[in-house]
Amino acid sequence: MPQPRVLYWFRTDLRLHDSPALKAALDLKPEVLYPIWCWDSHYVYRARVGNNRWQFQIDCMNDVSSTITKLNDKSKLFVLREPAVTLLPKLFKAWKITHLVFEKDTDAYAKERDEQVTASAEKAGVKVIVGPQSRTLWDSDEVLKAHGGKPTMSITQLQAAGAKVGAIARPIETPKGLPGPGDVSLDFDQERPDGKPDINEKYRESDEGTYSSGIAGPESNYSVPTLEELGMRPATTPHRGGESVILDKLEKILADEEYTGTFEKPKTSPAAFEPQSTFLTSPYLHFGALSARYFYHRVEDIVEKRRKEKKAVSVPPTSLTGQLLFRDMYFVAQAAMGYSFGQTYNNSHCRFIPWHLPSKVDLKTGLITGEYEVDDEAKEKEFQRWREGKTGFPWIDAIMRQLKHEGWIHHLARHAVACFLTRGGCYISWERGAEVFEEWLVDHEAACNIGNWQWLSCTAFYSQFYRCYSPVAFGKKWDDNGELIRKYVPELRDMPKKYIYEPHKAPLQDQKKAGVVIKGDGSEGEVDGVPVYPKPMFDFNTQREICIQGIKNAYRVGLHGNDPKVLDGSWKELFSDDAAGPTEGKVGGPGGMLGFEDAEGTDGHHEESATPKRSSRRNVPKVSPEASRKGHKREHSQGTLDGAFGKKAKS
DNA sequence: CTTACGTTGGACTT
DNA sequence: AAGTCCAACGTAAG
Repeated sequence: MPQPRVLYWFRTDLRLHDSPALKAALDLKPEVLYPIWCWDSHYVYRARVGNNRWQFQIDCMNDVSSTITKLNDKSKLFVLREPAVTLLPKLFKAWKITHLVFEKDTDAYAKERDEQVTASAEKAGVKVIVGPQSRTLWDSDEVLKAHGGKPTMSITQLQAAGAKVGAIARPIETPKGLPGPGDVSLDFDQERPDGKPDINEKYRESDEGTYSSGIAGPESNYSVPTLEELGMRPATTPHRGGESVILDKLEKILADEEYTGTFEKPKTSPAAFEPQSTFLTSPYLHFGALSARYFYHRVEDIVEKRRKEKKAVSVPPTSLTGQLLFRDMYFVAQAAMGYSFGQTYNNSHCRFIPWHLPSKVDLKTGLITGEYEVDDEAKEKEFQRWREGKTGFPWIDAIMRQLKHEGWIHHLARHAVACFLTRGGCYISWERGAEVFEEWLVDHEAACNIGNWQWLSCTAFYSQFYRCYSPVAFGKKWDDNGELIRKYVPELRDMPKKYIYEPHKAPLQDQKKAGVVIKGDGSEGEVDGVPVYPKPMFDFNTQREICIQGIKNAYRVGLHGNDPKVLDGSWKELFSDDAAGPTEGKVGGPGGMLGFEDAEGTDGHHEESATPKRSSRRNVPKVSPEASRKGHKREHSQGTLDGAFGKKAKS
């Protein structure tokens, strides 16, 4: 019997340590092993991938490639510039492959791709071995099954379902050697995929870069691509990818047993930089440069040791391992819902809220198209100002600029800007924000990004919409002097501490002294050589009240993304004119113009305050009898829960 | 039915 | 630093 000729297909497992799929390949005792990475048309055309994340991935690929070469000097990571779906059937033949091995992936698009590839392999007589999913702690499909086929919507649900599945797998050994590849010449031409829809078109400088260098790259040696080759601008992120990078860093983290054992996420500062308050393991987890299970067990071993020594330890959900549990929770939810998890439309677990800038939907497929409806030009402008870090709220702008430039922001900083865009500020669809994060984050993980945006917008996972992040108070709590702002919004670098979070309140004299003018809407860079920083794009307290009333109303109406009324558009009938989407000037509820009048009233710079005074109309929806009854019932149980949402006592 | 709790709010008082 | 209130969500356990 001939020895196996194995194609090992690297995807989101760019590492050699703790890789059960790679072990499965090596267990075949192959005659040759081709470690490959190939283009993915979906990844290139239908997922937003900015230059920083590409660079991080390229780093990871280069690192894996050099590790492979260390284990076998004739081998490396062979990168082929054609999507797997068309490439692999031809490759099986050209390289006389007997086995295709890859790690399981539960991302919606990956499932689709892998089904196609598996079918074509079986047709070609190639045996497919799908290695255990190791991007997560448990196999997401198994947890889903243990949870009755329903998405895990809280961390306790995930823990309970995970416990039923069993213990989290211990890490396995790193291979000490690898078989070499055979002949790597090819006798077929490159096929370019149908590039539509290409939602990245506007982000690339040259559209041709992705495929123009031919199937084996510019030097015909299957090299790892460069950004230049991809037609992209150089990366600006200081964060560097690679398995060896993170394994070194991990040892430094773990060496501090007290830090590791007592880590509590809510106590880490979103404003810290150089160094950050957390260790940025997320991008390595995404690309598979770091195994989630390896990380988990290394941490858990330290926690166990400290327990035995009767030293303080932190526990989920705030501990380090708790952070990994949240990842699993989102993966299971995604595995349950597939594509619909990533959108409001047809999503059974996503509340329907009549956000501004809603996604356009392809009614044939039921999927969002990547485009959106501009229901209000003013809201589109707010969205663009949020995206570019020109909202006039320095805390928000600093975070958004850090995100754009470096591709990573602290988890709580993500909370701040996500709340601001959706339920606590602009009332713009969470799907718009998720797309920006998808493009810019180096650690973008579809399941986690989608889940967290739903969480922050109170459309799923979380519902306490009255707990709202202030763009001023929340930043001050962590960074009283505004160091993060001074770093990422340099035009405010010399603003006195007193005004750093609200520079529009600084008297002209102080602005002059600080070398900045506070005016306009962010369209001007400088005036007479003096940098300009914009005024706030709206009065936050007014806007906050509009959002809370709008969401309260939407909750009362009680639709989800898969409700027939959402699917056919008749949801509009359930929202009266002013409830359909609170626009500027409309304030619902008994609160009236809460907070509009500035209590301080001392600054003299309010003449252009974004929100004009208008008469407030009640935000009364047309409510179905059922929803009305439900709302009524709730009122009876009020008034007895003083302190119900006070902070949990911590030891 | 009631009560407790939920990854990480804000403003104010003591 | 800790406690209280604000206005009040869904879910699960009792």
